[in-house]
Parts: sequence; C-alpha cells; structure tokens
Amino acid sequence: MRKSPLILVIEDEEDLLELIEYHLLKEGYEVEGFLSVKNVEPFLAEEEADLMIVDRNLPGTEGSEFVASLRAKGIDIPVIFLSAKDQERDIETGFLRGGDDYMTKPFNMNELLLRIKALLKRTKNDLFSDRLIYKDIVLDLKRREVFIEGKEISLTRLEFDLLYTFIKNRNVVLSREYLLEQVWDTDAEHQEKTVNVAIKRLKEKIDPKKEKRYIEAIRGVGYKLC
Amino acid sequence: MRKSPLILVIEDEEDLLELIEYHLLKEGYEVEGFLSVKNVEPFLAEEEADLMIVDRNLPGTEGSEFVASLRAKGIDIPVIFLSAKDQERDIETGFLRGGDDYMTKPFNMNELLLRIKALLKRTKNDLFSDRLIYKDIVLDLKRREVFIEGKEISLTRLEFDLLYTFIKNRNVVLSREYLLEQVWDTDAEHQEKTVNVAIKRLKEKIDPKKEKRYIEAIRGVGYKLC
DNA sequence: TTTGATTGTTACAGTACGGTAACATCAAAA
DNA sequence: TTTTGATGTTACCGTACTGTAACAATCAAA
Repeated sequence: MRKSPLILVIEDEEDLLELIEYHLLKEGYEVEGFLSVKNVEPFLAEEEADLMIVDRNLPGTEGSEFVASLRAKGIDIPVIFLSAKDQERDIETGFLRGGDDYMTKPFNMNELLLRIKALLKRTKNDLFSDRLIYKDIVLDLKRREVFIEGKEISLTRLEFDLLYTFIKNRNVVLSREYLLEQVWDTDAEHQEKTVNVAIKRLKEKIDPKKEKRYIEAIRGVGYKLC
Repeated sequence: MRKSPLILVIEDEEDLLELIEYHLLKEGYEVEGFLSVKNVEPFLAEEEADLMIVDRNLPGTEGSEFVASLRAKGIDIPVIFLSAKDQERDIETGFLRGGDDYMTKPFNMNELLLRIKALLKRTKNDLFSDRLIYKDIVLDLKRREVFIEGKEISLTRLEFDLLYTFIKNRNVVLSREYLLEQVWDTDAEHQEKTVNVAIKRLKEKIDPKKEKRYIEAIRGVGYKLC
C-alpha cells in the first residue's frame, strides 16, 4: 500500500503539467499526469487516487463534466479545479461539491500546494468520522460503500442499513421486531418473516462461501453479529 | 488514569516500527515500541496497555504464540496483528479472538488508525454490556451468552430464560406455576411436569458433572437456586 | 424397611423455527 | 413504454427444540 498520497493531474498544457508534477513530487506526493481525460478512468480502475487536479478547459470534454461522469459511477475523489479567470463566475453555480476546491489560472504554486495539503487533511478526517469497521468489513457511511477484505461489494439500501444496524450493535442479539423498527419504514407493517429473507440475502452477499458466519440466528430470539 | 490510550507496538523492522510510532503519536496516542517480544511482558507488569499491535513474523517467537502465552496468564489486551500476505489464510483458523483484528502487510496507515480507533471504542463499550452474575455463572443479557467458570456454554431460548429467572430470584423458591407463567408462553397451557424436564435439561448443561447443584428441588413446592 | 409421593431420566413425536427458493409486487431506469 | 433490480410474500423442507408419557430413582414418613 502507498505511503504518500497519490495525486492525479489532468492538464493539457504540457509545460504546466510538468511544472505541477515537479512540485508535487518535490513535496513527497506520488503523481500521475494526464494530458487528456482519455486514460484517467482506466487508471482509476487500477489505482486508488487520493486527489485529482483537473483543468476545466480540456480539449474535448469539459473538466467538470468529466468529474461529474466519474461521480455518477461512484468514483468520489476530491478535486481541485483549475479554471481560467473568465470562468470564475461559473464556479459558484453548483458543480463544486463539498469536498472540492478550485483555483484560477494563473496561480501561485505555493497556494496550490497549501490547498492540496488542506484538502487531503480534510478528506482524511472525513474518513475517521464516517467509517464503521467490524473485523474485515468496512462500511463507509457517507458514500454507502462496503468493503470486505478490502474488496468492494455492492449492497442495496435495505441490505446496507441492515448491516449497519448489526455492526452498530455488534455481539448483541437483535429481535426481528427491533430490526423492523430500525431498518424498515416505521409506518409500514411487515411480517417478521421478511427479516429472515432480508438477512438471508445479506448473508449471501457478505459471505457467499459461508466461511465466516458473521450473522448468526439465535433461535426463538433473533439474530446477532459475532 | 491515562488521558490517552497506551498502545504497544511490537515490530522487528525498525523503519516500520518508527513509522507506526510516528503516526500513533501524531494521533495523540501514547506509544511504546518493541523490536522483539523480550521486554514486553516486564513492561506489562508495570503499565496497563489498552491495545497491542503485533507483527506475526518476529524473529524467534511467533507473534500469535506470544499473544497466546499472555492470554494464558490472564493478560487480555485487544490485539491487532500484522501479517504477511501469505499468512492471510491462517487468520481464519482460530487464533483470532472476538476482540482482535488483523491487517496484512503492506498496509495502509489510515486503515490501521481507523481500526485502532474502532477497536478501542469497542472494548470500551464492551464494559457496559449488562451482565447478571451469580457465583461463577455469568449471563450476558443483550448477547444472550452464558459463561460458567469463564467458559461459554450454549443454552436454548427456554433454558436461558429459565436460568435468568432463577438468577433474578436467587435463593427464592419458585413454584412450577410461577415458572410456567414467567418463562413459557402466557397463552399456551402446559403441564407442570414440563417444568421438571426443562430444569433437568438446564441442570445438565450448567453442571454436567453434578458437582455444583445450583438448582435444587424443594419437594412439594418447586425449585430454587442456591 | 416399606411405601407412596415426588422428582429425575429417557425416548419419542409433534411443533415451531429458520433457511431457501420461487413467485409477486413495486419503483426506478432505460 | 419496457426492462431491470429491489423487496415482500408465500410455501416447503430439514432440523433443533420442547412437551408428553412411561419408567426409574429418590425421598420422607410411617
């Protein structure tokens, strides 16, 4: 695993790209540069980047559209946008998300480095507040992502909420009644059998080979995670 | 009482040890590092640690054996094991206890920090799990676990509820009628004989060698725990 | 010691419970 | 619209649990 953060830089002006890469490397970051959007996504399929620096004025795609398309696919990396002075106004109109930042060209390299540092720190702190870990299961609450032994698996809303409830109450036996209250709509009435099936489906996803037995049925009482 | 948790790190690679120490200190933990197993136990005799990070591949002793030997002496500190990739498989085969965790090298420092946080929080919470104790019997009500002389035994719903009722009413003679009311379905009618058999089965499980005689029959009246 | 009542033990059968799959329903996406 | 995926419902099966009855052991009083 990586010791220092990996930063992607997507910038079509080759000189500027090299300048940024140089400074980032000097700061001890790992850097991967791209002259266009083309090869970024395949790269991300292989490597987990910590931050992207994206020029908004790329040939072909708009930088912000590219980022939006990544987000639609669940790739959620904080971004620092580089934009021309005259685009400054657009910035405020929505495409910037909570974790993001931007700078207008021409910019001061020191300021960029400072912002990178700040952004990385911020996202790192976010991880602390939002991740729930049980054995080799990691739940990212904000992103609603689940990793088991480091590999991501996809859960439905119900399954995620169910697993979340179990991890929050690890080792405690939860009755079907309680689970229905916590996980299902409070107003809708459901049979307790419904819980059985939901748990069966969850088990199937988090432990398809039935090796781990994370969730156990406690006959006559309910279920528990142990 | 310590302000921040004390974490022991046992790792023979000096660089890695220093790296871990550095990050733990930065997170505000108190840290004590060891290059080998040798001085750990004397240290534990003096100081109460909250967590240990133990490399499984130490020169001389196997990390897990060392931890097992501590446990045999009643030193019961949660452990995060660091193991090489190819040892990953052993992990499941038993030496990992309920409170423990592990990571495979090379690992992500952030993830280690997350797991430390989670583990510390969990063990802290565990202290508050509500338990009912009678002599050497421990009932954990939320988890529905029963320990006798420290060893867990498994009870069915009926047996657990029965034992619970007895411990709640220790030294009091309980009539079969009362027990039927308390433990069995209130609506279903049962013979009083049913209680006899249920208690016989419970006795069998909590005292198979018939040494303890926890539950005693009071002729003509009922049963009591004494 | 004997006797009858009470309790313990065992075997057996019925039941309830949980797992599973198949189907139905619903909502969202294409 | 059609299609897809998510969720609820139902039915069925195997099994763990539990009630019952029959019998054995024990106890207490005579």
